[in-house]
Amino acid sequence: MARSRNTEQKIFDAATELFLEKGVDRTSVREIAAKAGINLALMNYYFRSKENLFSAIFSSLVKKNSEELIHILDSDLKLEEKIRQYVNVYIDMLSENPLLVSFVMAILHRSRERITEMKAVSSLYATEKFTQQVLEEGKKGNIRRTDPSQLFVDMLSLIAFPFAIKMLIRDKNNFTDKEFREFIQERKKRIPEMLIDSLRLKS
Amino acid sequence: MARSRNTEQKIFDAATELFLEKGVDRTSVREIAAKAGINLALMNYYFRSKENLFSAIFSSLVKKNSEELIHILDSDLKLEEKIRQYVNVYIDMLSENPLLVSFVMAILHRSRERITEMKAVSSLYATEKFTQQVLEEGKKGNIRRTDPSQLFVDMLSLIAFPFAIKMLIRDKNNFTDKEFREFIQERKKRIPEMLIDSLRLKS
DNA sequence: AAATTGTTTAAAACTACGTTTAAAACAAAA
DNA sequence: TTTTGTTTTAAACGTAGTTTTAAACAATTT
Repeated sequence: MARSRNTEQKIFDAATELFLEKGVDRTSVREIAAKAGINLALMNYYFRSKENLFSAIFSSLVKKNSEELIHILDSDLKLEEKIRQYVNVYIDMLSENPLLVSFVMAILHRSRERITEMKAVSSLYATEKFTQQVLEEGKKGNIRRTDPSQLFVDMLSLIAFPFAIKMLIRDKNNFTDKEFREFIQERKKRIPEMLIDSLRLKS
Repeated sequence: MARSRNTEQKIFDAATELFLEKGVDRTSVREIAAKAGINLALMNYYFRSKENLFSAIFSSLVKKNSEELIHILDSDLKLEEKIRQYVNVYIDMLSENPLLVSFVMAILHRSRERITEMKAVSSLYATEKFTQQVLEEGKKGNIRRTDPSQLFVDMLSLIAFPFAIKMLIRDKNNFTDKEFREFIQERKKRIPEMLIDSLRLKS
């Protein structure tokens, strides 16, 4: 008899929501079981431990949310357009799941020393193709010579960080949720402009 | 008889180190007591609870590290020079305590809903003087008209985020600790250039 | 010197959590 | 009907955060 995908999924979904909302360490397995409407022992039947369940969820979240981004970085678009698309898609994705950034960053801190082991994390960073493209356009003189790492870190920072300090921004500007979303939407124009400006050749 | 400041400080220091290193929720009070070389009950004698101790540490850290920054924002420097100084001082500060960003962001997530209550957090954001200055320079036509909030978020993001993803950057570029520090130092030039560029009037 | 006051220790208790186990009940498939 | 996979109930284990109690200790005050 096939094991009920339904139950495993219910645990997975309940845990995902709680982990994002409260953080892994502030979520108890009893809480997950309650939210999933299942028995505590079933947690151990499907996932051997909380840490196991967390790993599965983390990998799944990162994979689900990075595939499209990697695809853009690896595409044949010219650099300017690539940056525009990347920023747009990334911001849309984070807008739909605003807790993702905090979650991932908490994990980066939690697992600081064993990051190399976490394969999923790898896909959060620039691809080889992107790096090469920036170097080549620099050599050709199409853009200013730029360290691809610096450029990519700039881009990531400008996209992701505001979500991590969402509450600070909301609070200080007295933003409603809607106003915060508009603030973020504004950045879809602003960020590519800044980045592309920084790449332009100066007279 | 005055209570021994020494013991209270030992608890405070041990807890600070552990909280930054492992995160609040992964640090036990028994661990803190052990590291401080004191009895478990003394934790309760000086700070009523772990959460209390954490609050004290958080406030102290934020206050200690934000005073100089606020002073710069509130100074009478012209905007360009103000940005340069802010970026420089901030990066130097975070370089000396690279775990600060992760720590503060973990707290921002942990205390998402009760952020308004945390007075310390307030000082992490732009001041009224800075906001006014950006608006006025825009009106005068000295710089492009700019949303001060967006500008400040850009600045914060470019400064702080790289520290939060330090391990990712190190790993992906095969940086040693020294090389990462150089990577960050490079940003002291790069970030003000970008920001000031984005403020320049276009022909 | 004795009493007072503030500090520290040792020991234990309470509740909650992550984990694991045991035994039984249940349901679909062979 | 037996087998196999799923689910429940119940309990146990060690550890954690917290709190309490009682005693010991040290400096100050009387």
